[in-house]
Amino acid sequence: MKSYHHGNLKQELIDCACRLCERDGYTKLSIRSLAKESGVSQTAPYRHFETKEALYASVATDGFKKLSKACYIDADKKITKKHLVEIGCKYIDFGLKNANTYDLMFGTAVGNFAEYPELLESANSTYENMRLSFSKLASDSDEVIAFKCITLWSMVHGLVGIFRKVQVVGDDFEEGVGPISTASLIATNLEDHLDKVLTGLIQN
Amino acid sequence: MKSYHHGNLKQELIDCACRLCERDGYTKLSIRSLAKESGVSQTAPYRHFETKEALYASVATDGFKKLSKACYIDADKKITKKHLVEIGCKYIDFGLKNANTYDLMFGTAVGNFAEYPELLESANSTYENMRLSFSKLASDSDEVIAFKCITLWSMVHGLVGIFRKVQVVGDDFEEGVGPISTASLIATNLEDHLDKVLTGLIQN
DNA sequence: AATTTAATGTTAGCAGTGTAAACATAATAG
DNA sequence: CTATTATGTTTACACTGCTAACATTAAATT
Repeated sequence: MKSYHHGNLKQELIDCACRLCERDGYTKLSIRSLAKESGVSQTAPYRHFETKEALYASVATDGFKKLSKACYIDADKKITKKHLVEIGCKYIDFGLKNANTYDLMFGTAVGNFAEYPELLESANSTYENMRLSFSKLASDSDEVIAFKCITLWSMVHGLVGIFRKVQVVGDDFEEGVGPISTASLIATNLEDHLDKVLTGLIQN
Repeated sequence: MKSYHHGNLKQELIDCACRLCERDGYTKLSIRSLAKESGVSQTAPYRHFETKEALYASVATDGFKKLSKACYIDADKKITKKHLVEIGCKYIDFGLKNANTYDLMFGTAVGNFAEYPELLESANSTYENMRLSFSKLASDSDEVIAFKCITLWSMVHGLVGIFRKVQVVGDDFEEGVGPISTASLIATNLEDHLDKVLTGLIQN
C-alpha cells in the first residue's frame, strides 16, 4: 500500500535527474518521464520545481559540488605549482567523465544563476576554492591571484571543450597533424602541458 | 499569386534559422515556427532537412565559415607572434558576438559531424586555416605546429566560455577579486594576456 | 512534344512535451 | 479539533518533432 504522499520526492527527482542527465544528456530529460520514473503523477514535480530550468539548476548545483570535491587537493599550507597542475588535471578529468553534467553547469540551459541561490553559491564556492589554492602558492596580491585563477580555469575549461569536440569532427588529416591525434597527444602529456603554459604566468 | 513551389526554400530556411538561432538561442528554434516564418506548411522543411539536427548542422556549418572568415589575417608570408595573438582576439570576439551560434558549433546539439559532410568540411577547414597560420610562423615540424594550434585554440575557446559564464554567476566578492571583474580585466588586456601565455609555447 | 519520374509542396495525425488550473489528500500549526 | 499549508492528482491547452498519404510542379526520358 503506497501512501498518497511520496515523502522524499524532491531529492529523489534530483537524484534521478542527475543520473539521467549524465547518462543521456540534459536535452533528453523530461519532467514527465522523471515523474513516471518516481512513480508519481506527471505534474507532481511542479510542487518542487517551478520550471524545468529550476530542475536543471538543481542538477547543476550538484555538479558544482562534485567538481569542487573532485578538485580538492590535500595540501595544507605549502602549495607548489605541481599542486595547481594537479588541480587542473582533476578538473579536466571531471569535465570529461561528467561531460553531460558539465554542459549543464557551463552551458546556457540555466540562464541566470542568480535566480537559483544554491546554484550561485555552489558555483562561487568552486571558484573560491580554486582561488584559495592559488593564494597558498605565492604572496601575490588578491587581484593577481584571481587573475591566475581565471587563467588556469579558462585553460582547463577550454581543453575540456576541445578534447570533446575533437572526437566528433573526424580526422582525415595526415598522421599526427589532425586535431584528434594532436589533442590526444596533449591529453596524454597533460601535466607537462599545463605546467608549460602555467610557466608563462607563475615563476615559483 | 504565389506558386506552389517556393523556389528557394532550403536557403531561406537556413538563413532564417541562423538569424533566429543567434537571436534566441537554438533551443528556442522550432521547425514549425521556421516554416511559418517562410510562409510554408509545417512539414515542408522536412523535404530539405531530415531531422532538426540536420538543420542545426546547416546553421553550424554557416557558423564555421563565418568563424574562418573572422579569423582571417592578411599576412602572406611573414607571420609574427603578434599575428597569432590577433587571430586569438578575433576568435574570442567572434565567440562572444555570436554566442548562440557558437553554442551550436561547439556544443552537443549536433552529435556527430561526420553525418554532415559540409559541416565536417567547414569545421576542419577552420582548423586547417589556423594551422596554416602557425606553420608560417616558424619552421617547426607539422606535429609541433598542430600542437601549438590546438593549444591556442583551447585557450581562446576556454576564454570565450569563461567570459560568458562569469557574467551569469553574480559577483558578491570583494572588489577586484571576483570572477567577473577578473575576467573583464583579462578581456580588456586580451592581447597582453594571449601574448603572455603563448610565450610559454613560442620563442619567436 | 508527350509522358514518366523525381522533387517539393500540403494535410492529417501521432506521441510526446512544458505548464497552468482546479481539485484531493494528508501533515502540521493554532 | 480544526484550519492551514504542503504535496499530491486530474484534466486540459498549446506546442513540439516527425511520419504517412496525397498533390502539384519541375526535370528527365522517350
